[in-house]
Amino acid sequence: MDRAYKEVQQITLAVDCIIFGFNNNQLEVLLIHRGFEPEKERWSLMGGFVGNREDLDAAAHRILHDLSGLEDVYMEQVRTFGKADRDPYERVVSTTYSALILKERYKAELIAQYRARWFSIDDLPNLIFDHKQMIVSALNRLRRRVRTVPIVFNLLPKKFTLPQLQKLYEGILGEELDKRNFRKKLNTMDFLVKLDEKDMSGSRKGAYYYQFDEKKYDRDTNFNI
Amino acid sequence: MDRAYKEVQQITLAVDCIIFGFNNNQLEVLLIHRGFEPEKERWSLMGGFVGNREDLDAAAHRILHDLSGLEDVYMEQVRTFGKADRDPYERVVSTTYSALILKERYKAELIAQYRARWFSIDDLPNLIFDHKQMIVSALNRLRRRVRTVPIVFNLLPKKFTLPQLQKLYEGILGEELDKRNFRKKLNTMDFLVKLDEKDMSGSRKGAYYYQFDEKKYDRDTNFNI
DNA sequence: CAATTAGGTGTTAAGTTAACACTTATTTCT
DNA sequence: AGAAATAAGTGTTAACTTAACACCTAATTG
Repeated sequence: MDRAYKEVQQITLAVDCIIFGFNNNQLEVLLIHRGFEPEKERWSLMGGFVGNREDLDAAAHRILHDLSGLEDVYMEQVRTFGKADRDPYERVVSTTYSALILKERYKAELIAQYRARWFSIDDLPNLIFDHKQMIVSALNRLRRRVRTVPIVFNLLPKKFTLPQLQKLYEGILGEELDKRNFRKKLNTMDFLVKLDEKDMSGSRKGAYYYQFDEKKYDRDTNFNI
Repeated sequence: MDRAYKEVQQITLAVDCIIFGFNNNQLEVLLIHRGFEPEKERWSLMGGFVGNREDLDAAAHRILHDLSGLEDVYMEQVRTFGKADRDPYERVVSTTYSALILKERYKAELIAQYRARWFSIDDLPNLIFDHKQMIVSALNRLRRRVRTVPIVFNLLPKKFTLPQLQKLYEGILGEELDKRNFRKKLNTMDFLVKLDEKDMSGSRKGAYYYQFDEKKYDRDTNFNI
């Protein structure tokens, strides 16, 4: 590799993924259990190193794919953690990415392989390094973003019900919402399409399925919860 | 340097600073003219490389200090640019920081030394690499932040007038604000303290000076413009 | 057929934002 | 000395948004 800035020190660059999922009406993150040293028996985010010729975003997608089997996942960069001593074993600067996935799509066999587990965001285990802070900053970002950008639909199946959607918002925001006000607001958004079909699993009455119509959204990108 | 993750490739890590200032009732950024190859005669952000044992935030402050003479400057990390080919001369990943400085404190001799110049944000010159995008993302972040956090006072002298403050907000947000509504809102914020003294330079009548009282703000951190 | 359960539906008061025009203090000009 | 000029300073109202609140409905179970 030829180098233009020859005298400059180089640094190990990592990506850590905060993988959010919605399960049991709760917002959860997927963590992996370290069965190896260093920091054996503790939990960590899914992470990996950035290749020298690899786009940073591409590294995030590669790492998520290797560890989850998922492609085409919605991801956003959150921020970069660069304290010199954040990893006590070596200087590593890490850029975090937040990923929104559908739990059902996550390959179960990988859970076993990586000793992964879903944790509710308000019941996190002991995490290595600054991974707790990383989750907190990703969650804060998510809380801001879901109010103005329709990204929550990445956490739901194509067809979902309004009670589901409300529970999801409540899980993300960490507060209860008024059912009537919530539905009133969503009703003004034309890109939320009501289907003729009902989900009968959650109640006797059944709840109508809805779908997010991306094309309709692109025509009128107003979104505000 | 001992390395725990031995097989991993390392990457040159840089910091680029988007230095905002408020001059002539306009929001401006400070750029440096490259009098050397590569990319001679083009403009760029102030940047530098991150040392192997240096905190990322510390690197940003060091670079700003070296090039501006300023310490204790308000800075925030914006985001990390990591396209493999963003710098055509070598793979460099760059984390951007946005700095809010008071133009009067910037040492004039450094302007000459680095061939630096202030540019209005809506009249930027041709910039190297992805520096234009960096400015855009820093500006977008600034526009969001100034509405909920009292950071604009870093761009003004200790004593400032309300007409000045309004012009500053208008410069940042890129839109005109209603004078009466603006002042009504600020009047509800107790941490903005009116002094008995007037600035007579801008008008015949003179405008009262105000000060931002950090202690009062800390007691009641409501802020919303 | 009564009881149970979660889904679904509107109205009003309170608060916030947006729109708008005149008076005042001081300097400069004649 | 007084008139003209200039930017600073000041309140009210309508429009809109948000928050609070309770009952009926559809389907299943016993």
